[in-house]
Amino acid sequence: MSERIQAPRGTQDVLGEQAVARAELEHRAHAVLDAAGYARIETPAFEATELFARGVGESTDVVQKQMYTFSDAGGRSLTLRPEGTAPVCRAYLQHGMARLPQPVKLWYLSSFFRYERAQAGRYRQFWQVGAEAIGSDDPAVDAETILLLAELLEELGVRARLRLGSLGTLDARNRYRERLASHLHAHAAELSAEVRERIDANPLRAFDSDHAGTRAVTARAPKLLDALDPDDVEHFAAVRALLDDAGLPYDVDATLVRGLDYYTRTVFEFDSPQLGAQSGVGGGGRYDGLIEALGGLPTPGCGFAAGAERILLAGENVPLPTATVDIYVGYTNPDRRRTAFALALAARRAGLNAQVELAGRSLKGQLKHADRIGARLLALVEAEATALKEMETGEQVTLGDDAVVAEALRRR
RNA sequence: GUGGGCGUAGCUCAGCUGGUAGAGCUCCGGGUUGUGGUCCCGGCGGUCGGGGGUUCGAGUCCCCUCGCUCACCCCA
Repeated sequence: MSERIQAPRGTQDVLGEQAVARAELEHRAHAVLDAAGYARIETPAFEATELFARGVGESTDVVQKQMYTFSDAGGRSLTLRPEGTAPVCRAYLQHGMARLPQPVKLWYLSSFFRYERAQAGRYRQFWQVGAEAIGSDDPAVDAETILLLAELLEELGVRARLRLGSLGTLDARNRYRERLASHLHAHAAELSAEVRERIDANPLRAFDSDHAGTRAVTARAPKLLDALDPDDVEHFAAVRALLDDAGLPYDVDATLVRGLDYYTRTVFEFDSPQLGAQSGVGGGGRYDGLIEALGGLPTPGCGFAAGAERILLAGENVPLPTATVDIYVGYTNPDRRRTAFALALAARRAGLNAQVELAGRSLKGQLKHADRIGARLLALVEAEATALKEMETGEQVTLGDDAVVAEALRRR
């Protein structure tokens, strides 16, 4: 048993009901995002390692210890994408999308990879549905991306709480960081080891800690929301006003910190209590410095990403489409197989969902199988003619082989 | 990387204080030489995660190891 090869840790086969649920998720994401004018984009599963090192941030856990990085035969350092925003921004630059009407609105449903221990709702290969609007710093962009994610979650039966914050511009944040760092240094002894080591590299992460001592220190720390520049305050107020108008409730959370370095101004996260330890279903924010960090002209951007597995875990009461089998074609004698096979092909060409006996089953076995898969009609090819049977009622008629498809269509 | 729980047929599991493998479900066949959903019978299917040790004998005890899972860290 142990010699049998299994899917790698943290990965999974998607089949059966799970596959149907995912197809439904993609279907609804399409509907919601197409309606707002977002265009689908697919980027490569791997990118130059440099893209994530520069885009996501050297001090982040994602870059420091969670990347699947390898060298290809040409000696290039490549990395399986751990997130979607940096690749989309790379594509924006590479294809000169600055020349298109701004903002450029893109969405994706793709798999991502992070090397970490799997647990409920967290995997090494996971799927995210995400959207990015690049090229405008208008607060309407922030509000729209938040509302689109809210609508998508609603569509998929996820009840989630929205937390909202603002990190300010890079300048304001940098000034605040120094004040926060000195506060943390002053109480270093009470902090957890991880937070203490990162006081200078990324002090804001202290707000994310569950460590009791750390929480006590951060509770007394200066708040970033109180340190924003007037422009940022105004921007944040405009975003909130649009959300208020739309009737979307939220909690302003001064300590909301996201794990990636590129965020500026608006940040948000949707949490679901149905998820267990990993309560975040999705989130996002504004990243006005990212395009520039990747070598482009200063260009604002804003987007969200939500975990597909977490949505499916937290979602409820979403009706899933059931597969229908209009007709099952069997036969009473193996020498009728060719006729049965041709009949099934003809039925499909006529637009019916048709299946044909593929396993050489006994007659009883075929009836049983047709019943199990939920076939509405059974065509039984006999020596001289074909019997067409309504599975539910048992009603049966005998027809010439070439009349079966027409009769099946009539009864659909 | 750290800690807890768990690893017996494809799936869900039973196997008491060690005696040398079972059930249900699924799948296939049969039950008046050609008609399903219930029922009955039968069949396919297991190196008891792997290795080592103790023992006359281990799925049951000990050690190591691998895997799954939940949680920490962190994140979607």
